[in-house]
Amino acid sequence: MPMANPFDTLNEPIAQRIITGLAKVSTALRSQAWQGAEAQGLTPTQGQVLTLLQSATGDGMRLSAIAAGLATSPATASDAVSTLVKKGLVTRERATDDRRAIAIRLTDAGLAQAQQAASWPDFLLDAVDTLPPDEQAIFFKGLTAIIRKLQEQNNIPVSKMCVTCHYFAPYAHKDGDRPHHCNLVDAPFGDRDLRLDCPEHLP
Amino acid sequence: MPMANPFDTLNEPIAQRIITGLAKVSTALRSQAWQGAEAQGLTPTQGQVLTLLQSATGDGMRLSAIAAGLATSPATASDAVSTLVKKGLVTRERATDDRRAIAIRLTDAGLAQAQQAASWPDFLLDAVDTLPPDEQAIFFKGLTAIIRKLQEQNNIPVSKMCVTCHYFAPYAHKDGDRPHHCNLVDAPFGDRDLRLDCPEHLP
DNA sequence: AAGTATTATTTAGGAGTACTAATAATTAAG
DNA sequence: CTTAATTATTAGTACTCCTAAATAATACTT
Repeated sequence: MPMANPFDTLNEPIAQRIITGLAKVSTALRSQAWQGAEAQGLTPTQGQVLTLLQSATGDGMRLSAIAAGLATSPATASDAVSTLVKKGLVTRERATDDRRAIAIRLTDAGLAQAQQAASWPDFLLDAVDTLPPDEQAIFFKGLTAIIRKLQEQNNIPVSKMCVTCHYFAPYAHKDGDRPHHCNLVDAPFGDRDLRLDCPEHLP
Repeated sequence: MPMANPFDTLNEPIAQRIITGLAKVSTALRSQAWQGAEAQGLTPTQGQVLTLLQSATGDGMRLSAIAAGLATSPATASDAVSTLVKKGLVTRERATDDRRAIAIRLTDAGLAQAQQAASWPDFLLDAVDTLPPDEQAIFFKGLTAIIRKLQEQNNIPVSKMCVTCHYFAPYAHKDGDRPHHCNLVDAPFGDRDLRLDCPEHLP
């Protein structure tokens, strides 16, 4: 029997410390978003709206979809869109198919700002790249599992992840490296290839 | 040579997808903080201040320390403290040693609220516990490395981590499981025992 | 010791976030 | 075809967040 580890009793459980760590990263993301935002004459929220609109189709995006993506109330999202319209970065038109709804689209100026805003979190790149590739892969796999669970618990807006996709066949192959299969592109792939935001996603 | 992996070209680099994932977790943390906060008649920022004060000594905490912990400007921190004073959760007194400074302390009511606020992120526990222990350990190790790098880059307030501690002797032992040594408690420990907030920390 | 920095905090001013609740306009359902 | 549900906006309130300027106390310099 191994010697008792004094840290087992001294320390919080590892899950608790992981949460502390994630909260710290979250603080960093928020404060860096402010820095990027102010440089562009925006706010973090406005930047998030623009980023979200980047992945919208030509039909534009509903207000409710934006509110869900931001995890805020529709009222807050509506405010942010109003500000962006005033700034000329976004247009707001009645939707053709449902005339209660609106279609929100990026203008050309908005697209340019959106591309910049999407790179606000890139300050994390250097930090993430301090991890060796195999640890990155495990880290990403863990992150994917956490996000999936959060979606199940309704703590986070649902996103277009492989693991919830119609085309996703988990562990369809014996290959340890690429056990999963995507029936859309008809190819095997591994945990490190999982997507969190696939445009082709079908629930 | 292995067959080309179509996902290598289709997908963003894994570091980029890790960042996307961390941003999603951050969104969840923010929105859950609102839920917890409103239930207590607070805001997320106020809750963060209370949480921070929990770990302060009897001397209380400086405003500048709170601002640093929140990664906001002193003005914002001062606002939040004022609100908390009005709510009777916090006291603000002149510091005895430096009379420019103030000593901010929790009241009894404040301590009770602080304990609740500290558990706002606990909705993540179930999600983190979906990972097997060994993956949690690697995940935590990666998180620690990322946070350390962010502190070096000044993207995040410095915290009392083992890896920056005077008492920390990394890889002092041959034991693969517990290679590090803490000279304060004079005991070997491993990556899974690393702390992000040690009260005994000495830079 | 006096005068000039520097540091710690507060206030003022302004834009924006965030909530709930109430309202208007459509669409869906019985 | 009328009631119910959905989509978005507005009103009202509290607070966040910034910069810049003001106040006060300590530290450094000559």
